[in-house]
Parts: sequence; structure tokens; C-alpha cells
Amino acid sequence: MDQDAHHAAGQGSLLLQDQLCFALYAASRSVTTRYRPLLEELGLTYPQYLVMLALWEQDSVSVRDLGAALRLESSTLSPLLKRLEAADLIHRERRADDERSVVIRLTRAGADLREKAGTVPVAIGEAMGLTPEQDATAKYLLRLVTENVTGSRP
Amino acid sequence: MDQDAHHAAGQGSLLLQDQLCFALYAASRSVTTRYRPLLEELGLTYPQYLVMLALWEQDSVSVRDLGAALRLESSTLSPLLKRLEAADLIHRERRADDERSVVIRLTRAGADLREKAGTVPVAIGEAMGLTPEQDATAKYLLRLVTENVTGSRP
DNA sequence: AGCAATTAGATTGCGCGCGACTAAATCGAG
DNA sequence: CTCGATTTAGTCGCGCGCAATCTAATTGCT
Repeated sequence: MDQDAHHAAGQGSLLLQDQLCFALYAASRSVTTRYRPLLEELGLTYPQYLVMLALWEQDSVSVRDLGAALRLESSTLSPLLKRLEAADLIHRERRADDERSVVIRLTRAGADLREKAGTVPVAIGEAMGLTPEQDATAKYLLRLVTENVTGSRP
Repeated sequence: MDQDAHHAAGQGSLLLQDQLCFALYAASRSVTTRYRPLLEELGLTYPQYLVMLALWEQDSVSVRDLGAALRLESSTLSPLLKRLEAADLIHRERRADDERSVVIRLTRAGADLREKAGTVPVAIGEAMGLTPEQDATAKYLLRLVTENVTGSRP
């Protein structure tokens, strides 16, 4: 399978194909590209899909907590949430006991979308084509990198 | 280290934190964020840095080949290359024997930047904090995902 | 109580990243 | 040789993604 993948490279090399960071960058983009046509049927972009995943898991979340879960800044989330609201998938309201906070709630349509989305992770899982062990290893290593690089818990 | 990371999840789950795709997305962004301050000293963004890596490896490349190496569309590369040219790091010229093609060459400044960039991969490698074995495994799995998802060789 | 410091969310500016499209050059079947 | 198909870059529109900055609300210190 692999030609010459064993010369101590990767740590100090300037070769593009040796860089873990490039493999990460390319893999991430290729996966979101693979998602695009599936999510188009749901009327979602990939980051919007991740927000919906988070909301299906736990409804009535503040923008702050959503940002923490997704590791996204409010400068990214605010416009994205505005678009989800315009699509009538979520609703935003200021919290009464703390007017700084904005709570995101699923609309009926937003909650209903969950069923249609059920097939998506399966399809992507198949497309990625990793064994369960490889999948677990990949997740472990990616979380480790994220943790090490940001210096925080996931 | 891991709390409960062993319930057959990952394949069909809708839980955000179970998704390999999310781990990928989060890791990729966290790494580029970590690069940002280092690259700022070079006057480069992260994708620009990847382009320069490719050019340091092989100068005088067509936009087409650059796109193939980086897996980027011309709609992404064209404006990026325009900015690198404005920064006097590269030069673009139409190929004489095929006027469709545009060849990218490093300027003196672009070639010289390589030395200053030498410390960057080492610093990032340390920040990611993987053992050589983990680094190799991660690269292998990420390339595998990219291959499977795009249906092509890296 | 009063006021500085902190926190939450939003806005702005800029650079991707890609799909859809365009223009120009080249290729190729007849 | 010619005309339609293909290839190569580029433009445009839109949605991120983030640093920097802003406003408003809350907290905390005295």
C-alpha cells in the first residue's frame, strides 16, 4: 500500500506531504465536501449541521455554551444562528434573569429535521471507510492534538 | 484519561462529541489557530504557508499542479496567489507553449523566507505533542480518510 | 451604593473555500 | 482544416472563521 513512508520525517521536515497539519487540513476539507450534497437536502451547511447536532443533543442552550461545545467564537456563531433563525429552524431569546445571555431553542421544524438527518452520519461513516478500531484511534489522536494545541479539555 | 469512551458509538450516533468528523473539524481549526501567531511573523496566513511549502519543495509549478498538491480549487488559489504576488513572494507568468497555463515562481524574497520558516514545523510539532508513532498513525489514518472520501490518491 | 472589571453577544474587516460560471487556449474527431 | 469538446485560470456570490472591537448587562470590590 505505502511506498516509502518510513524516513524519520514529519517532525522537522518542510515537505508538504510529510506535514501532519496538511493531512489534517486536507482531510477536514475533503470530509466537509463529502457532506455537502447530503446536507444540501436538509438545507444546511456543514457548520450549521454541527450546530443542529448540538441542539438535538441538548435544546435550550446559550450561545456561550454552544460556542464552547463547538469551539467557535461568537463572531462565527452569531451570523450562523441568524441564518438558522431565518430558515425557521431555531429561535433566539434573551434570558430573563440575565439579559446578556441569549438562549437558542429548536423550532418545531428544527426538531423535526432530526429524523431526516438520521441517515447522514451513517453515510459519512461508510464513506470514510475506517474500521471501528481505526475510527476510535483517529478520534483519540485528534482529540489529543486539539487538547495539546489549545491547552484545554475538549 | 478517558471516561466512558467505549459504547459502540461513532458510526450511527448523532451525538456531537462521538463524531469523527467533528473531531477532525475541531482539530484542524485548533492547529491553524496555533500556527497563526508564528506565521504572522512571516507575513503569511496558514493556506499561504502551505503554498509556500509546496513552492519551496518544487519551484516553477503551474496553478493546476499546485491545486492538485494542495487539493484546492482555482477559485481559492487564484486570489491567494494574487496576494502572495502583491507581497512580492511569488511571480506569475503565462507559459509560452501553453497560454492557458500560469507558472508560479518564487521571488528572491519568497525563496529567502524559507530560512525564517524553518523553525515553524518544529514548534508546531512540539505543540501537537504526539509521539513519532502517534504522528505516523494520525497521518496514515487522515490520508486514508481523504483517499476514501474523495476516491483518489493523495 | 458606586464604579471598575468582567462577561455575553454582536459587528466589522479580511482571507479563505467552494460551486457555478466565464473566457481563452488547446485538442481531437471527421 | 474545422468546429465542438476539453482544459486552464479567473471571477462572483455566499458562508464561514477569527481577531479586534463594540455595547450592554452583570458582578465584585470597597
